[in-house]
Amino acid sequence: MKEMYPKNGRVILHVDMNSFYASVEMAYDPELKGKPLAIAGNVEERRGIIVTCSYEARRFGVKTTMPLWEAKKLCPQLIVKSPNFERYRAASMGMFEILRQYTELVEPVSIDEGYMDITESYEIGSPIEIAESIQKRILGQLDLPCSIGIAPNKFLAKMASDMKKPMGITILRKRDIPSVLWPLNTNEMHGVGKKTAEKLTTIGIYTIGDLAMGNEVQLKNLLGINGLRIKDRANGIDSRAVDPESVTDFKSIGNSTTLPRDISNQQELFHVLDSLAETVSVRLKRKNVLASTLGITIRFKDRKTITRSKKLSNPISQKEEISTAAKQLFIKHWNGDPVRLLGITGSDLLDQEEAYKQLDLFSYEKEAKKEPLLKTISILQEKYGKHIVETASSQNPIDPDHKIGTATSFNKDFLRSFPEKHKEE
DNA sequence: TCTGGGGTCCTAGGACCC
DNA sequence: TCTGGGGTCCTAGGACCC
Repeated sequence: MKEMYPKNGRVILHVDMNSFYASVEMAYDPELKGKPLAIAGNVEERRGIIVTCSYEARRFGVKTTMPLWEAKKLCPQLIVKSPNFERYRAASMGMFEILRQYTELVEPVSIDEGYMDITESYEIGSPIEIAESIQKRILGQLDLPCSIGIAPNKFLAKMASDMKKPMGITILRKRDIPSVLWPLNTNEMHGVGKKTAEKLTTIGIYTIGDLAMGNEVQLKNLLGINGLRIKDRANGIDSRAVDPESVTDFKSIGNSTTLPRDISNQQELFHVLDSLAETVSVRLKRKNVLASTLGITIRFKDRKTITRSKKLSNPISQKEEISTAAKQLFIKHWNGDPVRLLGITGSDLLDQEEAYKQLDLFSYEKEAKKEPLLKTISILQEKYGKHIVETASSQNPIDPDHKIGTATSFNKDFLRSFPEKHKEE
């Protein structure tokens, strides 16, 4: 008998892979199964930390973000591996492919977790049958364990998937909230970290139940709109939709690195910026986007971290452009102190195709009418410099038939992206 | 022996404009 | 005499998550 699924409510799943990187390594090399395994960044360096570890390692007290040396002290036989992101990406794609066989409404939130809206999938089976089927397929086909939460919204599904690990399936209904959620401390809530939990204690809120009944004026004063949002969540209220599109619009792309030692030599630091710029450029190009804002991160010896950014007049993605902009920011803001970490981030990303269309042709036309030609050329150079292959003046026209060409000659791809009517002008 | 690297979202102040 | 209020953009920092 098929159950009909609530006419008035949604059914959301949160699928969360268990100790993902470690599990992928074990699937890849079954010899590792049953052994304490940790994936750590910077394995060769002293600054390595644990990124993920197997349940066997956790039994020794090894935890995520723990410095590597400390983990080894707790568990001398710990097997340590460097992360292999290609491997994890491949496993991740396999997992999401499986999820999409149940519904198109799959929203990846990170490499190892995602939400599904199965409200309309009742013909496939009940929510619990669907969850069991997903879990079995991911284990059977990819040899990877996961936990799944089933609930009427994202927040509850997320909290639920966290309750049984590994290989758990947990249903969290609205009516279970007072007995299951409310006794927990606020910092166990997704979205409430150490700082927020500390602030909450100043107004006498310790548990999720306290928060659910918290005074809204106090919460608003203490935490801004986030105060009201977490109160809603504590009451099981969360109307966010599962949005499969959200993966495609990234807001920023960056690369940072902790240096093997603290460095104060500018040449060396510039060299690091060059290689960061290279990575950022490659990633921007791979996603076909241009950055309109470029930022750098500098972390000093004492871990004090500053960010400095600059909105650019021309969106960029070339390594040289990124490197130049980053070095300018660095020179302008670096006080000479030894540097521990450097990062470059491109943000305000524009789709490469869109970017051209969004260039403000209108303003160019207005300027062109009231400004002398030479001025126009300099405006064009400033605005569209990277797309211009040749420039000329009225004394030295390249292409007298083209009004735009009188001033400049654009590269062909750029011209093609103009709307039809502008081409003819 | 001291704490990675990838992100998102929110806040707040100043500049600037109307 | 002495200066409003709203909106947007830009920048910096902080909290949080995986």
